[in-house]
Amino acid sequence: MSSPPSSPLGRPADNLLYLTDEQWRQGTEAMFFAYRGFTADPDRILNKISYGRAHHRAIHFINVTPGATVNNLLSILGITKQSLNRVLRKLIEDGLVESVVGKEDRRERHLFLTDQGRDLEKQLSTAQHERMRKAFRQVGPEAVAGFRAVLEAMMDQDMRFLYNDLRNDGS
Amino acid sequence: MSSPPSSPLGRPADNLLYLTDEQWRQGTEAMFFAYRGFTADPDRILNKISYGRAHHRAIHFINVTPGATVNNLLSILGITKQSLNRVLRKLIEDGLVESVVGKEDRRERHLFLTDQGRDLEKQLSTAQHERMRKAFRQVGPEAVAGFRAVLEAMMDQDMRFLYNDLRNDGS
DNA sequence: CTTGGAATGTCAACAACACTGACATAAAAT
DNA sequence: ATTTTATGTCAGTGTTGTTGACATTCCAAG
Repeated sequence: MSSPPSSPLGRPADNLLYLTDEQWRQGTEAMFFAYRGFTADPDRILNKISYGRAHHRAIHFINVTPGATVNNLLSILGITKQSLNRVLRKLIEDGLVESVVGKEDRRERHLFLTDQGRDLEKQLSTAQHERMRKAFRQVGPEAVAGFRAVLEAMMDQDMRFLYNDLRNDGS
Repeated sequence: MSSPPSSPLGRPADNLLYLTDEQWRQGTEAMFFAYRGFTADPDRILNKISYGRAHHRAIHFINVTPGATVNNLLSILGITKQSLNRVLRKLIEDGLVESVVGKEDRRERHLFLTDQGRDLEKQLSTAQHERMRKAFRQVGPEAVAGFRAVLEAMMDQDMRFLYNDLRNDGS
């Protein structure tokens, strides 16, 4: 093992100055394999009902920011309106999402989950959270804090702002 | 839900028993936004040369396990041989990857990066690692350890085995 | 030696999900 | 009155995944 100077006296912080190629690779591959696991459970459910990850993402963010406009959602998802529209149209057709014309600005459409939509959201998030719950319990809260800190630091700045907005005012 | 008992005396480990919906959501969204950031930099390079993420992944794993067979690569990537073959054919055509008939078992093809392939790999990994390097330095080594622990715990078991194999014997 | 099966490659068709470009409509803003 | 914004839609394209079918090569077991 080519572990960097982890002498009894070496302060841990020093190690970051000596990160090896091997350690970058570990991080990279951990992200790759973990993301696969992360999406695997909801994907199985989605597959059965002929939906994809794009539907899941739309449902998720409509759920956490009810009343968001199409433009809001576009910023969050980082895709084109044509891509989103395809997904959104189907969700509305299928009665999972409701599109409400804005009161103040009637060009806007405010998006909400229907009861049926909330049902599916619950199913999907339960499946996804179960894996995370196990992982979190297994590693303990300090590790979880580190996990979140690293992920947050890896986001693009715009996304970090969005992420924090979602956290604070929830809309 | 009022915040869980985070009294001065509350041991952190307790909090895992009281994780709120809000906290699952944070983890989920952190993964989503961070993964986007994680792939953004290499994606920009790949775009210029008309390659995609699939090419990147193939190049990455051929680089870290030189001489791996097609079947080895399939297990790691978790896709069908038809999908991999399309990507692999192009990489071989373009002179980034070399396919060598097995000495012992001549049905097998052992895959290697050419010098040109290694050049591109270096470019891509440098771009990707730069973001990770900044994030790691920003949050400190304890957080990084937590990050890796959570990701590892979130993998499917098969992937965790593969991941550890890549770490130990490198093949 | 023959036969079965494994490792690989290839062809065709298809689906999900992203993209660009172009155009239409309604309504707010100037 | 004109421009801009928010949204929707049509058409075409590209990457990456999928199935299914079939060919080749070659190891290994009967």
